[in-house]
Amino acid sequence: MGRMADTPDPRVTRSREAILAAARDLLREEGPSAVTHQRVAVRAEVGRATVYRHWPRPEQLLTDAMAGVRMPFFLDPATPVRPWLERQLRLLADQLAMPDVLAVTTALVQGALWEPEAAARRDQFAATIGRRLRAALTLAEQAGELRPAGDPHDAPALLIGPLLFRALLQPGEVSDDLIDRILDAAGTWTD
Amino acid sequence: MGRMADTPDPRVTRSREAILAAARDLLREEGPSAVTHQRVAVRAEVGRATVYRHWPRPEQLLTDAMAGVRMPFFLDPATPVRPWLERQLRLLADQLAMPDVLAVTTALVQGALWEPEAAARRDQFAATIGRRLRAALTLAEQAGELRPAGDPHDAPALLIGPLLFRALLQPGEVSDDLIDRILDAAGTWTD
DNA sequence: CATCTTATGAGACAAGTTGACTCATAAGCC
DNA sequence: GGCTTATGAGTCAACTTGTCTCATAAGATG
Repeated sequence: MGRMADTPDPRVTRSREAILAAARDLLREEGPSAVTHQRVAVRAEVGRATVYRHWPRPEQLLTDAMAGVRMPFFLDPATPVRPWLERQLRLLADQLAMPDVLAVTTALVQGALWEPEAAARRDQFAATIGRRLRAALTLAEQAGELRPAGDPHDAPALLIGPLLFRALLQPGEVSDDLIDRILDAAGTWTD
Repeated sequence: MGRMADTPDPRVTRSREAILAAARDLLREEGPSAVTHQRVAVRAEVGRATVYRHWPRPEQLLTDAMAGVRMPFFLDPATPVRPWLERQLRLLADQLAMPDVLAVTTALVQGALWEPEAAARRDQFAATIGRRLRAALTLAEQAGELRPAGDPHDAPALLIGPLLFRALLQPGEVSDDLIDRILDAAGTWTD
């Protein structure tokens, strides 16, 4: 019989990675509509049939390509929380200015409007970010740093929303002052 | 000779309006990629050649269809400014939840990443909104209602950003409390 | 009403894309 | 060295795109 199931064929992994890399490049450079079997195959220097073999449906390919762009936001909160949050928001602003993150974000938001699976991934993404953010704010509260204002459910919109606006509608430098004002919206910092 | 130049052929206007309406419907229901000559022609019950005649380039058709969705935000500020702004933000939140406004917004944001003309329209839209918003805040300041905080250039991001987040990433009810907290980020309201 | 102008719809057409298939080859495993 | 199988090249039908032609009829002009 053939190979063991747990040692993947190196030809397969080679093809898959080349295809995913090509799909990511095309998404970043020309948007979701450029991620077709044809163009990915040419870009990855791989037979068109090979792309069809691994990803029969184009959406799957796009989804997997998007999943390859990591977005590690608001992980591992540390005290004092406010400077940590400042760094995180700065990181988020910088990341949101990068072409690949921007491409994934808009593709996700766009797709979510018409494809239920994309909407599910968007919701999960928002939920994850929201969870982490609330964890950080809870930590700040427990450390006596912050007296939170209003519904914690609104925290992601208040803290991330302005940076989203700057990334999507008004590209440009995000000043330290803006980040300060964003943080002030989280509640009263007793410091 | 033929007709006067200033009285447009009713056949032309009829075709154009049917085509634009069909393009808007398709954009709202299935996204920008559905706005093709073929599909628009079928939907508008018009010959395919007619669509090509009026809009040789597909982007132009999409652009004109998007322009048909009005987005009259932050017009005609009134004192007292804070309640007026509350109403405006509520209106904006409601509008951003509507499928056609959402479709136009994401299409604009998406397109701006790869098409310079779309980027130009996005910048102009952001500039218009920003101008109106700053005018309202200036009015509030002159009326002694508000002591603005920080750079006025950041006001759109702080006030609109959270609602954009709620529209694009975290759909759901926007509470009055959230709108209050957003407005508090504009500065100190002396009232 | 008669006549001219011209926008329209139907259709033809080449070029390109999509998705599914076959098959010889060679890469990788034993 | 021999076996398995992923790959690339290619074929094929169905469809889409962009361009064109032409008969028709809607609308303007007298």
